[in-house]
Amino acid sequence: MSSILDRLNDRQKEAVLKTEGPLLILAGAGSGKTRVITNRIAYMIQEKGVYPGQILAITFTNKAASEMRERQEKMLGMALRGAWICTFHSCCVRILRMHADKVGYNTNFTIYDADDQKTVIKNICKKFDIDTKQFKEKWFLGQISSAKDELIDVDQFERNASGDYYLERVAKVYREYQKELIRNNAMDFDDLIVKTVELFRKNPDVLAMFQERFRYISVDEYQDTNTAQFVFVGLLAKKYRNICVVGDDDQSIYKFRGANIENILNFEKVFPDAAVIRLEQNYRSTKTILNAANAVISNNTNRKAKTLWTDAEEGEKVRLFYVENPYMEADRVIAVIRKYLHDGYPLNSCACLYRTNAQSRALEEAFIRANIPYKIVGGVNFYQRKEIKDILAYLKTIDNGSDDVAVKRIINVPKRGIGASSVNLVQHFADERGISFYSALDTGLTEGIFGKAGEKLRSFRDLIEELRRDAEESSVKALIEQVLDKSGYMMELQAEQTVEAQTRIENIEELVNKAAAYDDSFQEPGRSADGEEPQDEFLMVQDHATLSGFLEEVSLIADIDSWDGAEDYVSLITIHSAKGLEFDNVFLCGMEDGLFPMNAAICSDDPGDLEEERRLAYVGITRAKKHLVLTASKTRMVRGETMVSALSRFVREIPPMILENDRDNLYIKTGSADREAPSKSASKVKLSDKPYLFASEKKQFEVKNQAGLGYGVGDRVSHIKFGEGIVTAIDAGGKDFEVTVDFEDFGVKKMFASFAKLEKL
DNA sequence: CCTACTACGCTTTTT
DNA sequence: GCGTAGTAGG
Repeated sequence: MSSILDRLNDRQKEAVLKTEGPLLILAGAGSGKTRVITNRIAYMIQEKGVYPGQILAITFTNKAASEMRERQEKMLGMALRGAWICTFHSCCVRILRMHADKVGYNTNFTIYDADDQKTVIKNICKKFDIDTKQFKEKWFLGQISSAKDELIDVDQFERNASGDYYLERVAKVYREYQKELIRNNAMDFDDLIVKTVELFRKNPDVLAMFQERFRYISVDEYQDTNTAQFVFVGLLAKKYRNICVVGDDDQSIYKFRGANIENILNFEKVFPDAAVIRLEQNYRSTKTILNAANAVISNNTNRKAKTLWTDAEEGEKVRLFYVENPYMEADRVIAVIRKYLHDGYPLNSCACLYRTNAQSRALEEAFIRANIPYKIVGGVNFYQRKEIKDILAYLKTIDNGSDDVAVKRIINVPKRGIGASSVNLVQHFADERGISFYSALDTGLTEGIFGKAGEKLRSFRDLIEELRRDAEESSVKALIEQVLDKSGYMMELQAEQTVEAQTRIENIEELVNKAAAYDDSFQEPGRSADGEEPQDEFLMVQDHATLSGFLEEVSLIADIDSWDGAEDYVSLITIHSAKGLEFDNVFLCGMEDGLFPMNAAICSDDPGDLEEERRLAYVGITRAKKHLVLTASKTRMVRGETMVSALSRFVREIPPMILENDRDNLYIKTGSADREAPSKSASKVKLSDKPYLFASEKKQFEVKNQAGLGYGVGDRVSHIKFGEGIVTAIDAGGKDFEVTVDFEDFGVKKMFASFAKLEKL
């Protein structure tokens, strides 16, 4: 017991010891909340005899969940069998996989992403003759999603809408959308929560079963929960009331997608006997950084009073660079990073945070030029890539023929002569019979009503049926390989012989690796159900690799899940995605009024919008442990036009005493003149084809042996930025080869082989 | 039915 | 300034 409480402060101890009854922990940034949750659970298991199967711990990202499980198991020195440590979404999926039949779904339902949703809405608009230029699909989806966040179902929405022309129209689309999803046996992200709540409300026996099971519940990042999630947790905790929520109202940055800060206040309403514990000692940042954060956030009026303090050293001043253009801004970042590297900091101690993904371009360019390993976290999601979505659509079709969106996506991919008219023919038949697209295809073929188009449709049907037979006995990995082979997808890509096609093939290979990892994960102990206590049997959904299991895992993955702090590169990441992470050296880029805070927030009628931006600034600042550097550019290209902007008000809210304007600081000189925007003659930097990388892609910066380089001294090579040149030397460095190249246009450069990605010509 | 061109719309943030 | 979606022409 002592080991659990030893390294905690009094407040933290109090939180750990309070295992029974409702508990609200207001945990400031860097106050060790993860540590408290982990220790609290360990304490329950070791000292209170709580059985792991009675524990439900909900986190915000998959990454946070697996990290928590890892820490927990390390601390306890054993596998946490039976405990659910997961996100809201994955938790609800697990529940629905057992009981979806009670809310009108088949338990092998698929999960729709934003693209799938848009496709459905688009079809509905077509059906209702709605002009999508006037009413955008996104607008409908936004309305529907907000309604679901608040647990407003179609009927209630309709009642509320009565009299309002626009809302009535949304109601009509909402109704049709839900109908279409049920027809496709699909749920969107919001439905996962909504349908679980519906399940609990309609089936007290099912709810009672889960209440019995999860006697100890904790929720991390509580300030980011929406109403539906709050109700979901509330229902589960109603019986035993052992619920612990941990949050920080100052770090609430997801109001735009329904997060409800009121949940923090409401917690004390729903659980009037709730104990409230404040964690205000910060263990992460220097005094200076904390002062800056406190100064900024104190401008918000709507917050729970709280003052973070620290015993840490004063630290260096916050640096500010306010320069002419984004290229200079990136150069400053690079220069300071070089200094930190020189001082002995590793690459992964540095992170560039920004408000919008678009800002990553100029930074990426500078990192390539500087030959400093970096990784963009987020951006275009791997699973949103065309080729990946195509393959997944095949898998979905094989797994669940009622997913029309998936079937239609691949019915003519690769081209097999089934065009719009054939698809319409089948769809018409499907509507007539009131059956799914694929069954219509199947039935229609048997009845021979498709005429000339029948032949091609038949070969598609036969392909899917053959793959379904394959799916019966092969692993997910093998099945994907069958799909690639039998559909001709891979052959078509290989025939293309372009760089783009090669990148796609690599992405697909990565998906195959992902599938193999999934298959293997059931071979290891800890994930399998063997040895599971009897009471768990009915709760264990997955005890072996299945196609549905894989699809589910893949559909719930977020960008941040691929971030691996142990790998050595500089992280480029949005502030939103960086929440929960910490770095010695943090660069906050694009600190300009109009960009951060965004114009929309500055101009908004709701002052709450600006406050949310300020909380975002607070989150950004508090990611820093040792050094905080702010950069801003006087000009910036926005939608092809050059905008001129003032320094962000958030920067001006930091006391000048702790701010050091480094614009003219000499140590920063890079030796090269400040750059203007690149001229037209300058070769355009070709940005990486795959800025998004899997954590598993360790090969990125690893070169096993010199032969693996593919070139040698004297060879002619090409570099992404510097163009063509001759290799003059290759030296073995610590963990990589240092290659010296004499470029035609840029002269002699030395670079790390694994990062430079030189190609032999 | 497929390919190539044009226009538009997009930039908040993500489970 | 870029990527996608829709249209027109072959």
